[in-house]
Amino acid sequence: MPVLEWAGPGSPDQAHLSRIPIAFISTGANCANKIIKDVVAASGFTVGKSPTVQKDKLHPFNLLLSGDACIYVFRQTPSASRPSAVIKESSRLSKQVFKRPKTPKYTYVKLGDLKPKCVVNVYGVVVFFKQPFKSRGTDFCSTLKITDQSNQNISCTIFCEKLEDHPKIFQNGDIVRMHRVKTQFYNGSIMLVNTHGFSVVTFDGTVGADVEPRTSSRFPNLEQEDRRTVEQLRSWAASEGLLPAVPSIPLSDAQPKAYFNLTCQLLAKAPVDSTCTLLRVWDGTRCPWSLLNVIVEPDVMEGPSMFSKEREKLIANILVYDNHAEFARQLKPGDFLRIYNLRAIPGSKKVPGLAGSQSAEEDHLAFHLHGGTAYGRGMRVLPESSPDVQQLKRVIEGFLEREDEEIDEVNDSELLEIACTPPESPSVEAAKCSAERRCSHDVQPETLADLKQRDRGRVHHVRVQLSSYEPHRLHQALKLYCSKCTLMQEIPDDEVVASLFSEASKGSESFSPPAWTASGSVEVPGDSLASPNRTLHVHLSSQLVYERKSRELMFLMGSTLEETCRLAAGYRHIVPVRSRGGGLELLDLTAPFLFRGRKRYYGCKRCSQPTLKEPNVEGDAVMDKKVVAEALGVQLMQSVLLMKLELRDATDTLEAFLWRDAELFFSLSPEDVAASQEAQNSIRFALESLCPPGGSVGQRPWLDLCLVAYEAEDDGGQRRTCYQVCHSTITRATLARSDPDPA
DNA sequence: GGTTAGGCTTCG
Repeated sequence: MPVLEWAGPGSPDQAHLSRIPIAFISTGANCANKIIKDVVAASGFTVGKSPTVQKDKLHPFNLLLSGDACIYVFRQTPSASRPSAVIKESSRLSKQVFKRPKTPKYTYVKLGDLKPKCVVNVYGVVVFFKQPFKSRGTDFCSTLKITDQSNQNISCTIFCEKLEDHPKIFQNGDIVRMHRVKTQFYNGSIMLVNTHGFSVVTFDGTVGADVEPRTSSRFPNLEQEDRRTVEQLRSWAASEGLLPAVPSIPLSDAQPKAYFNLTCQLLAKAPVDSTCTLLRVWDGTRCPWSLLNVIVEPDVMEGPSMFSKEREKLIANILVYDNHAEFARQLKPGDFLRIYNLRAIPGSKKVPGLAGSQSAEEDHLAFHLHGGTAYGRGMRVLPESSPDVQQLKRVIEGFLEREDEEIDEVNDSELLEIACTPPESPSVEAAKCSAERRCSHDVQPETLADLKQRDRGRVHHVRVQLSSYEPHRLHQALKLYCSKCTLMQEIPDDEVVASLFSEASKGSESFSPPAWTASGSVEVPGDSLASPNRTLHVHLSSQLVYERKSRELMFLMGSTLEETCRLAAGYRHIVPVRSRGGGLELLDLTAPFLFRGRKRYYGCKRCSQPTLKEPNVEGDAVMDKKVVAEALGVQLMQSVLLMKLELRDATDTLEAFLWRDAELFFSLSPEDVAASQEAQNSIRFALESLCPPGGSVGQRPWLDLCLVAYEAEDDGGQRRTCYQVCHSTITRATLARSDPDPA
């Protein structure tokens, strides 16, 4: 029975809860003696009719424990208004409340000893599995087969409505621990199906690996005994050769006609038709076969619609069909994936969707994830913590570093004004990029000379080349913009932000957290053996904890910038706070006030009036950056891209800004650009295509642009006409090139 | 109170 200690005076509506009896039906659940004097809140319980109401005349309802339930203890301490006392009390209490019984709660039946029609707990090594798939009923269904030292292979079928309640199996050899499965006979052998109160925990099957539970339960019950069992199963499985030598095959080893598992990162995706989705993935290795070329409209592509030439050589286009296309909808670029039973098809002739008429070259390899779940066909997102993802990231980072060096070399040579046009400049290839208008203005194109002489309107259409752009370093083009007061400022660099964090964590004044928060702590793993784990103070919204959404929002104290970024992977929204004047407050607004994944959000110093209020997420309202900003009195600043383009045609040159429609122009949001190296590379690549360094004028593509003219004051206070590129977007003839030149 | 699936490639 998980019990979370709760400090602080706030409490949810207790009126009816306090009178409903709680039935502890979980084995060994025995904490009633510890909480009897406190007010408790229960979550994750099922409300059921009391079968004994006629006899005992007590409350007509019971709370029944099912699966991952929590009891929250509200310690009504008289010193609650005195902050330092609360903290002391809570640390003493947490030791007390988290204490577990010494004897193991669960007994496990060996797979050779299963009897029909029993509810049991079992351990097993996975020898076959399917990722959860939608059944014809209400649930997702997982199919797996497990074995143990008794050498019985037992099929298991798990039905759960929620994906997170299913076993998190990454590969054969993984070890599962299942509680409350029932045995039944099917086709002459015994099998297992989940039943009420079912829970499952999965472990890596590698001998010597950490015994890290994979589970959606926040408090998996893990005893020393469990570790022993896992380790015994691991070494037994190793001796039986049950763990595959490699979890998956890299793209460099993909063989025509073969089915294989692939561990990769999703870079971009696009729907192709109603039954097919394109996934653009890479794993840092290069497939020796030329890869299938798939053409998709840039505006349906989620993620960058183009990559550098070097990167394109490593990207595989995977077509996923039917049920997998449906699953692919929830994937996001950047996700790490394992794709099971992927098929490499040689010489595929036809490509669906837009490219239906395009015939692929003979020696191409196409990757297909066919419909259905035969042979475990499917895919899943792997967590960043998984060793296979860590390995993948090392390979990918190696490539990105080399790519960065190459791009820097190009830029440096340009800075030195070395005019060189090598006979095989990569820019010739890249010149497939162009730009076109997406506006509906009824305006005839005009020359730049005409436009300057006869400035007759606000909107102009021009056909021009890009002769230069500023700034060349993309991070200098990224700004923060306040739409309320139109303040535009630089994004502070990490050193500045890091020093604000370290400043804020100095000294620990006593303080009382707001009444609506629940206080606790979070452990931040150290990034090496030398830096140990650190425990940091956090404050959560009681309401969210009560609704079991505690990962939605966290107010974090005393962290470094780096720790905050690391924690941001596990929490939806992190707001760094500091203690000051007896209370909590936000950090200086030069620092991001909110971390969300890899994204950071800043507040306008002029327009914000920071306070610490509870975000309002009642009912179905979804917590997002706006809700958080509003609660904190912060005027959210937008990320924007601001560039100055020099345009030319045969008649004249013209300076134009790219700002308001920069997102449309690059098909990338500035917010994504700020958070993603890939998006930055994609923009860099696009600009170099439009304006090749060292390239001649003749190589530069012609761009159809829409320009909007407006009056603005320059630095000297003079009013003058400015131009902005609007309603225009970069296009590219082919997105995924096929490479006829295998390495 | 209780369905669904019950491995076993391949349309694209």
